[in-house]
Amino acid sequence: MPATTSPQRTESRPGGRSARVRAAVHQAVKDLLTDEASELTIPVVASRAGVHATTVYRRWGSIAELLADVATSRFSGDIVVPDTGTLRGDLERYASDLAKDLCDPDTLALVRATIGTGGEQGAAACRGERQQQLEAILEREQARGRERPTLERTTDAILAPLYYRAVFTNEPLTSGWAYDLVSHLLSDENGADTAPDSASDSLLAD
Amino acid sequence: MPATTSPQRTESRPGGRSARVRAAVHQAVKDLLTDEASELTIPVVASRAGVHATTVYRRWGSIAELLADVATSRFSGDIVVPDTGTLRGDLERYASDLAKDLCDPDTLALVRATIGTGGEQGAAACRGERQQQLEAILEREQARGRERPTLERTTDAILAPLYYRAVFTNEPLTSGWAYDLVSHLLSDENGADTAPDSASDSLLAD
DNA sequence: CAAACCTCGCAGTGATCATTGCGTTAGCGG
DNA sequence: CCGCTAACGCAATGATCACTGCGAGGTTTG
Repeated sequence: MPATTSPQRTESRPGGRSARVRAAVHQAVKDLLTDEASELTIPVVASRAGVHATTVYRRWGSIAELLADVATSRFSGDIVVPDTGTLRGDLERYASDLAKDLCDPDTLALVRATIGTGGEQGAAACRGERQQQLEAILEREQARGRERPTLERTTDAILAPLYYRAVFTNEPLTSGWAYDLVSHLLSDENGADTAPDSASDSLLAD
Repeated sequence: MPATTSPQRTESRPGGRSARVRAAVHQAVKDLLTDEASELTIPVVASRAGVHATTVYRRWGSIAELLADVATSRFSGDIVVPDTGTLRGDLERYASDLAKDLCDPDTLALVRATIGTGGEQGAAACRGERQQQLEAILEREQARGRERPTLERTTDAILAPLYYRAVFTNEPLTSGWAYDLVSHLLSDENGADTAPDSASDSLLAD
């Protein structure tokens, strides 16, 4: 996968002030999401960002689009696809990084709010490029001439538990548990594989 | 889906009118959730239900609590824990029923909205009694004197993919795919188990 | 059957929200 | 350095929302 750091140049004038306003509004949304008691409405966001509400209305139009925008820029180019040389290593690194990312209460609140108000489009924004990143890892393994699980299977075994546990439960996402997910996927695919290196330690959550 | 007239004994007066108002408000929430364009605010819900907004404000207080209430009564006692005699049969039946349930766009919209506005409590309401139902299935297998996967492992292998695919993607939830989830869980636990009966047919989604 | 209590409907009120038109300011190119 | 255009701030307006006493209707209990 080539560098995903392509900047968002969809704006016709990405100059200093526009970018500053954009960043301030994004940060205000993230801040208000953590408060859990704030209303997350456009005037509140604007006031928190030190911007006029009119600007937010004109640039984004609604809370749904604003959340989708924040989620998109939050989940794009955030996790670098690792290249450790082995499929297990790549997946362990990837799952661990994703677990660490989803541990952040700010990120979690953003995901929940975006799903709730953004509907189908918001859900897609929350998925981000996870599917492509996983596919890149799997294709790299295939390029090594080895057997690889399907993308669907990998999604069910890695992505789904991470997202489910983060969004629906309040259990901590530990790196040891993430490693176990990889182990179960690989042992299922290869019949009986090598044991995991070292699991069940180094908590990521508080 | 059985009738939604499950008597809620939590009310101090489950008499005719209160129950009727409650059902009307719940149905209005479900209806408005499918519209995707409606605002889902308390006056709108009340108007849709043919009830005065005051009643909704007094009984529920906020949209979050109302959604949590609807989700709770929607996801309680809805899926009957099957008893087919084998762990595989129980899990296949359970996963298939859950997949069929999550296919409903109304249910899906309810889950998304409840997560978004209800926060941690809303997420718990969406999980419902799924964890206990799964634990019951596993304990029954243990009572048969056989090895059983842990609840955590079963949640990761069955519940998480179902919820993830339903909430975050728009791929269809087929019963064949649900059967495959069970097969992967059991073959992983037992080293090399019997092959699944017949997978990958009988679509549940459109 | 009647009294007591709970629930709902009604009208009114303050607050917040969403939207619009206009003037000003800041970035960008000649 | 100067004009041009886009983006922002400001003020005003109509609409909707959240909330509160008060009275009427229905439900339960003795």
